[in-house]
Amino acid sequence: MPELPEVETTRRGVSPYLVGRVVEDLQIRDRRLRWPIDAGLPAVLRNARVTGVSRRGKYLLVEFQHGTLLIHLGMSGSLRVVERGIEPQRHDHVDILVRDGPSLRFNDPRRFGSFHFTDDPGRHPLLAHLGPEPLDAGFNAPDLAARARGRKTSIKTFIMNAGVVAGVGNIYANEALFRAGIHPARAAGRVAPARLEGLVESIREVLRAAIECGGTTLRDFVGGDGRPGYFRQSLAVYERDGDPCRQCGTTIRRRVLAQRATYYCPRCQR
DNA sequence: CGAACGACCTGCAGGC
DNA sequence: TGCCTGCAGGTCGTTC
Repeated sequence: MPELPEVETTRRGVSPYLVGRVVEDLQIRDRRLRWPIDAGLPAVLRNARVTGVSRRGKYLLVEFQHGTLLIHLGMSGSLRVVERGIEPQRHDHVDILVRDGPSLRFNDPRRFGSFHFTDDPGRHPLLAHLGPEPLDAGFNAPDLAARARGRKTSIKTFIMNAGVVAGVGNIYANEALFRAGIHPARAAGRVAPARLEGLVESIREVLRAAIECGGTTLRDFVGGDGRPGYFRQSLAVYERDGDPCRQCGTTIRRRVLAQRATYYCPRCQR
């Protein structure tokens, strides 16, 4: 469900309920996520004050003075603000109980999400090898070109590789390639430098626009405030196979690349 | 090193 | 109505 814009929307939604507050307890109803939640985690967080909430790629970082809680939402996870005493529903696996305030509730039907605590997030194995943040200056065409050189993998698979750039998932990879006019199956090493420049800009644009809309709600995504995202209506190609391209009218196609659904306009994208 | 692919898990839509 | 198949926003680990 969540790519960078959805995680960022979640971050913005939950921040006001966490920053400066004290975690009273962590209630774990089901620890069987992608990796089992460490049984010692509640004790580590109890009575700790949140100093900030940030994001790295698709990871949410809840910062404390003694370390950082890394939360990943996987494919179907969400973190929402709920008043104390609201009965947990199906798949509500974790509650972060906050002193004198509403709780944060983690729901994840597919259980691909994760919770980790680390005192050195920069060196944590899940974060250490992430590529640059797409909205930061560290993400740029020259570096991207250097990494793409000689790579035979498709440009789409390439930009979905978190080690290349962090946080670009299936929806926004498709959308950015459409904006950049690049065929998703083109070998990464065969995209001209000038077009990589355009791709960097397209990725930035599409992510920024999606964040402004509060993310994309496909099935059930809602931000921390419980509101859906409205970027869906702006999607140019994602899940639009069979429909006319908004730019040229050609029928949008779907194919599979690296086991992921891929959508493109065969005329606008080369 | 890169590339391909299976694995993890649940819910839902669509076909019969 | 029920059963079966395929598909879904991610990404790690294994194998070649």
